[in-house]
Amino acid sequence: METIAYSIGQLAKQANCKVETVHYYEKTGLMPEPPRTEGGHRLYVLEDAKRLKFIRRCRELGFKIQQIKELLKFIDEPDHYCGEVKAMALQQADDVQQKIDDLERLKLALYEMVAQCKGGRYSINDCPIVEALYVT
Amino acid sequence: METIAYSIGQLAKQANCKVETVHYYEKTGLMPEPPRTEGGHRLYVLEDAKRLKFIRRCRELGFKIQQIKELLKFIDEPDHYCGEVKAMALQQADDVQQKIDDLERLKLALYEMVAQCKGGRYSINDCPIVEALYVT
DNA sequence: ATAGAACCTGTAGTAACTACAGGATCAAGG
DNA sequence: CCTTGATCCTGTAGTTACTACAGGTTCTAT
Repeated sequence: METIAYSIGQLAKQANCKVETVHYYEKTGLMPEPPRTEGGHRLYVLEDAKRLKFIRRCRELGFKIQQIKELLKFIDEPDHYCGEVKAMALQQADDVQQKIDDLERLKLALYEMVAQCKGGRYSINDCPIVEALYVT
Repeated sequence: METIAYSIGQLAKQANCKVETVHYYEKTGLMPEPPRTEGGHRLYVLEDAKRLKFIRRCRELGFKIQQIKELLKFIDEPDHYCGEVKAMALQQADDVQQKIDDLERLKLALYEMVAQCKGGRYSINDCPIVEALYVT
């Protein structure tokens, strides 16, 4: 039975990213160096498409390249366990929660400033927002 | 009456940033090119300290350098009005809200995956997290 | 006078791509 | 078979907002 080959463009389209991104993932070791055609074009297989999509999904979930490398190591090497993956996902979730908390505080500060401000054609000198930030 | 002069180091310390950051702000036009000593060291005044702190506070609030440039224009030029500042702050608050919403979705996805996962010493092949992400 | 802190300029590195430039190869239609 | 346009190749530079040197000069305090 034959294995179906994909061009880098097809791979990228499937994973919803640019060809250059795949190049980049290859350079940084996330994606393998695939075999080439006579002319030097990269030839991928279905497994590579899976891998690229995995990388992209993880990126969407906010994982950094380094973390994804670790996750891929779990997948590539057989001697790892589910618990390790779970721990990383939990850590990631906590990081996200932290970011949310920070942004909530930020939002509050902004809305408070906005609420203080009458807006309109008052001079900048009387603007409470400027006053709140532009001080000694 | 004499004007008190500050070194770049004193300025940076006041604004809780690095000397190099002030250099960077000068290069990018956020901070002015101040007069120098005979030997070439920068000499700042209180107004500059205010400006630097303003920039840093805005950065903490998530404003981008470009946005801060616009805000500083409001301060530097007299023919602007409070309403413009308010509008930018509101826009910023909305952007923050958007980011929060995105992160909340992200968090949910992560926690859902984690909840599915028994963890522990089960093989990676049965890990629901990997299964959720590493698919065709 | 001198030691050591602080300052100077300029370059390169960070993260995760994106955007070319300039050229080669591939697939489809005539 | 040949051509044309799409796709691909490598390599370099740009993006954001800094940070980290290197190698040298100046300032400040004793």
